[in-house]
Amino acid sequence: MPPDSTDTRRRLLDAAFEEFASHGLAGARVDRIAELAKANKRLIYAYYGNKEELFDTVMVRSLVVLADAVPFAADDLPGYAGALFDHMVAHPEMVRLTMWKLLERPNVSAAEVEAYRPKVQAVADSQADGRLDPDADPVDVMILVIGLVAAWFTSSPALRALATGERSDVQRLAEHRAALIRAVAQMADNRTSGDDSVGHRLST
Amino acid sequence: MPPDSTDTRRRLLDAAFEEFASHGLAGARVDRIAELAKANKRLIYAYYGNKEELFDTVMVRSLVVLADAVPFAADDLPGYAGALFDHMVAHPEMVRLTMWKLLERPNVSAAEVEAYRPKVQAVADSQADGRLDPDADPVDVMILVIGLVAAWFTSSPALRALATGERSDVQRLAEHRAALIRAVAQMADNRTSGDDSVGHRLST
DNA sequence: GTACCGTAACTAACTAGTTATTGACAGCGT
DNA sequence: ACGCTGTCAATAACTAGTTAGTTACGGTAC
Repeated sequence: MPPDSTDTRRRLLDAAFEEFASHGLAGARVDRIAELAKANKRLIYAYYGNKEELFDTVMVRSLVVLADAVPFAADDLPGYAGALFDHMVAHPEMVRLTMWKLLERPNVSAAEVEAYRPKVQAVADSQADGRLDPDADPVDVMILVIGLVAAWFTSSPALRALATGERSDVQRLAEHRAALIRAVAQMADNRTSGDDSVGHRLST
Repeated sequence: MPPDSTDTRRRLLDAAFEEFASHGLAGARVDRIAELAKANKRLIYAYYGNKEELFDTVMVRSLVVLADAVPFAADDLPGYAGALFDHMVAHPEMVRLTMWKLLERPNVSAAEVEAYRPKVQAVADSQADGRLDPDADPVDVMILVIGLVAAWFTSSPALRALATGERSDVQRLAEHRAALIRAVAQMADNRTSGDDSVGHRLST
């Protein structure tokens, strides 16, 4: 059997994931990645080209893992929101990585667009079938739902620190999760949006 | 009168704001800041100590500007959301700066906590008066509203690229704004949340 | 069996260029 | 004489990427 490099490759990707999630693209150190992976720095360039390409590779893998772990459900956006939130809680590094990418590598890869397309289409179908509020562009629905799910992680620690009462972190998280799911339900359910009785100005 | 350095100080802050918003703390270059400010690099250290303290100073000023520009209104969360969204659209660098801070300097300053406290209290008051859905912790209400407002900016460019139809960027933005405000209204209005008829599981 | 060879996996040490930070010093108003 | 504003040039530490190898190992001719 010829020598096998797959394990070294995986170790490098794992280490890069940690390093990039912690420090971002500019802040990450190639030497630290190699050290953490217990591999030689040269191999990073042999297998992944350079630091940026390594980042892209890590990013793609992270999105694949996410897609496998949290199936999209346009018919049950609250359920989807809950599952996505749980995944984010379990993998906060993934959330950080996504934010780093948004700031440091805001390129639009065709693969990512195609990954979103069926989800947007599913939302559009649900709207057409009357299962979902049809007023908003399906893309906006997606953006807002994901924004709600991510709100906990994108919010200021200073704001989170103001939580009233004395609850454990798990209780706190569970309570936020419930509020989040309620918000998604109210937003998505077309029973609450069909009438225009909501007493707020909707523009300007 | 001794020579006045206030103008140089302001130029340095402005330049630092741009540089930090573009590249973050680790990616920012002190030389570029000095060059953009048309000031000597040494003055950064004379006036602001070092790179990190300069970042903190820029951050504080940015939050003050935001607080002055967008007054909080617990009674009219949809209106507040719209105003906050408009400010973010007008100042996307501020949004980026906030994200950088979250990733690179997630320290909780007492000043920031105190800035949030009256807002949270105002939400709690509105809940007590029955003007707002009292089910959720006021902190969660704040987190979710801000998360909704920021959703446009934190969403993946790949997802935004999928917008249906052919509209100009301003039309696109206005439509998202409307959907956002509708979402905040549905979430905040206690008329829609009092009954538990929403047909979704709310936990696990 | 074994000496040889090609190739894939891996390594140590280096280079060339940046980077934040500082030391030494000059002008100027009081 | 002194404090504030500002300049210039150094420096010590780092960093991405590279050069020039060595080691491990299966196949192959003999």
